[in-house]
Amino acid sequence: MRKKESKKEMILNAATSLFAHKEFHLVGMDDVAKKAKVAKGTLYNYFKSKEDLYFSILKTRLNTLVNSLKESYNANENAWNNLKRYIERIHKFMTSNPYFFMILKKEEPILEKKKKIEIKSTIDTLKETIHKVFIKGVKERTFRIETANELVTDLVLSMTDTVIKRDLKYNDKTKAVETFLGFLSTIILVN
Amino acid sequence: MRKKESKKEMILNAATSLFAHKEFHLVGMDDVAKKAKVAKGTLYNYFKSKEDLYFSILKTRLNTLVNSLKESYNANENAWNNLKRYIERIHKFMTSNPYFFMILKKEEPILEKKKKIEIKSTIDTLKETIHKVFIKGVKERTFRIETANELVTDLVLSMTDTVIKRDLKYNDKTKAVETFLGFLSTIILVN
Amino acid sequence: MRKKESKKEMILNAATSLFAHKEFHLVGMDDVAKKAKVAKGTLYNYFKSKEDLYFSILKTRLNTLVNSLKESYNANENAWNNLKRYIERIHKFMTSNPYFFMILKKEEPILEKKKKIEIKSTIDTLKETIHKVFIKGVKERTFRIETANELVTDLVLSMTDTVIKRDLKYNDKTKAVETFLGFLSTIILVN
Amino acid sequence: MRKKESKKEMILNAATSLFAHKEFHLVGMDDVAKKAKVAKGTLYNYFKSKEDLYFSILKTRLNTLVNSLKESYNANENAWNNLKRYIERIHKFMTSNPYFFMILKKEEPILEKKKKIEIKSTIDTLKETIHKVFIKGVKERTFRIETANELVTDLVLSMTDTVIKRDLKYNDKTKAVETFLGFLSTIILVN
DNA sequence: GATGAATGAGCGTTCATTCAT
DNA sequence: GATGAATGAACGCTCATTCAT
Repeated sequence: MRKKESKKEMILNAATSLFAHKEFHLVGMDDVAKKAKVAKGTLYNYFKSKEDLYFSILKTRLNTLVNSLKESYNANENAWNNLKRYIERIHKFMTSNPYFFMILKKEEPILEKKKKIEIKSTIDTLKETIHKVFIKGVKERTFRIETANELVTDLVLSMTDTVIKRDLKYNDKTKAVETFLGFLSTIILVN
Repeated sequence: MRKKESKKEMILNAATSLFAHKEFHLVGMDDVAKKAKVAKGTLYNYFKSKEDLYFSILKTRLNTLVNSLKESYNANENAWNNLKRYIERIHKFMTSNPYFFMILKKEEPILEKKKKIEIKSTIDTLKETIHKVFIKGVKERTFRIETANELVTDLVLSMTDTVIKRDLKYNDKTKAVETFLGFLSTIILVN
Repeated sequence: MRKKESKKEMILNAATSLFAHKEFHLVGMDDVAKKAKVAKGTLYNYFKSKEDLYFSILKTRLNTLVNSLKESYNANENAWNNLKRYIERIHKFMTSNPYFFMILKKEEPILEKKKKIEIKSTIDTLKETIHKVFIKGVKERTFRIETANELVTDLVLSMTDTVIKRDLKYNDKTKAVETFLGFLSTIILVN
Repeated sequence: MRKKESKKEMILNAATSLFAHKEFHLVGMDDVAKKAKVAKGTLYNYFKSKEDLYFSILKTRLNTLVNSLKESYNANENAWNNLKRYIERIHKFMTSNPYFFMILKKEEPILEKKKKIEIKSTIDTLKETIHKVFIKGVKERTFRIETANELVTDLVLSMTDTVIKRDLKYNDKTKAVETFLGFLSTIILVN
């Protein structure tokens, strides 16, 4: 049944792969239509603007990530192992979507306010999911007490992002994340 | 005498403020000319392209930052105080140039290769400057030994960036940086 | 049914008439669009650049001319009558396309090398077509033997061009060509 | 005394050499100023526009040519030798000014009407000068009677032009003009 | 007279969006 | 729903001309 992909899915898949490798402004609707094997006008039957298309992808991808994290949670494991798995998944996600986190830091009017709020709420869920593991770790007395702070969640996300960018720059796909996890453990875990 | 700003400075100031708030593609040369109170053609007397203008700003601003850090260095102080002052200055710089660090993470060909290399070398100087303080701290035996690692320099920069973005989002100009410095001290300093 | 001209034809007709009266640099794409009653963007759906538009016209028109000559050839007639008819057609063509022969003499890089080669090959066909009549005339022993020379073909073309320019200058549409044909007969035919 | 060239002469010399190798639209006033080692504004002290500069050169150069022809005239020689020398000089002139004759055929509004009339009068002098040699040749009974016609003068000029263009195209600086003179003698001279 | 920084109308081209079929 | 030809505002950039010094 996977054969019969809906037009909408074809567009989303095409656009996702394009936006993943190029900036918003460098992806043309022509490119999307071509890659999706669909007429340009068809794009506008499903998405009311380029921005809307972009936004939908962002939302979809982030939800996928959040679900992937939630799904990987294991109550019987210790917090550090959970966190490690989270970071690995986030790392993998960021590697194939290097532009998605960038947009979130912007004050740019690329996205309408209403849409931004939707995205923001998904991000909040993402952060809460991570945050809970920190809480769990502190309760376990394996994480430092200062880490049960939203700021730390943000910092972990941005550090992960930095690690990805280094990976991409140096074509060093594996070492940095391990080094990072090592460093992270000295930061987070009680000695 | 500050009244008599050179045309080039007027353009740089106008463009800096525009690029600081909007992406490269969303800033038009018309906007720059208008803001600089200069004819469009004049822009091209000083900068050979939009990219060149952007690049010049990036370079100038980064040099300013690097010089500011170097100038604030005090050999008689301990490493942590030096680092704190660095971070404060970087924080201040990032606050008024929120987009400048973003571009550096992109793989996008907005900048020509040669220009990118120039920028990269300035960034490298910036990182070395910070890195030296970590070395100093490790020598002093006040910084953890693991911190004498380039990755840590990168992480500190990106964490600082994240803190700025939070500040901007929550209009909470002072607390985050203090909290951050507190957290940073638990990460970096030997207990 | 001539009412329903295709967009491409509308553009070609508009551009032809503009390029026929003004130099390449003095014809704007705005002018073409306006005259063709088409949006400027539409021009670029059919021609990838101004140069391409210009080139297409040149090619099309020259092919029309060459076909017109070939079609007018009559193996049963003597060479001089064939040549006269050729010159009349060339004359007519040049009258309505006074700028097209000018471009061919330029060394200017208005046209890309590859495109120039295409045009040149059409011109070569044109010259060969004329040249053959000279060969035929020499075989018939009605043309002087020296005329079976490529240079003469060129000279005849340029003389025809000169005649057109005089016609246009003096608004004397018929006499010059007749006088010219008379003179040409004394040049070409054996006495 | 040749050392102290006037500013005006410097400009004229620079512009002449530039217009000789490139089309009107492809020569910039910047280029002229640079080549003349003069500030751009200075150009406008001597010539009220780019067109005026171009026009002045055209006039000057044509006068030089006409004077050169007149000066080379020798009443004691036969017409054919005079004509040959004329053509050699015209050929040489055209070779170093390949664009100057092109402009004369145009209906282009590059030149104002008044200016065009001035140029035209110089051209008329040029043609008369040549025409007189044809008259002389006919009187001598060495030239065909039909050649004492203004059209023939025009044709000779355009043929010469064609020969230059071939020379330039094939880098065959000497043969074409000799072949041409040979052919011309069969056209013009009584058998 | 000489300068060259400043000008701004105009250029060729792009591309998100529309709409008749 | 699906199409893709048509649109036109907007873009980065050029260059003949002006004018304060």
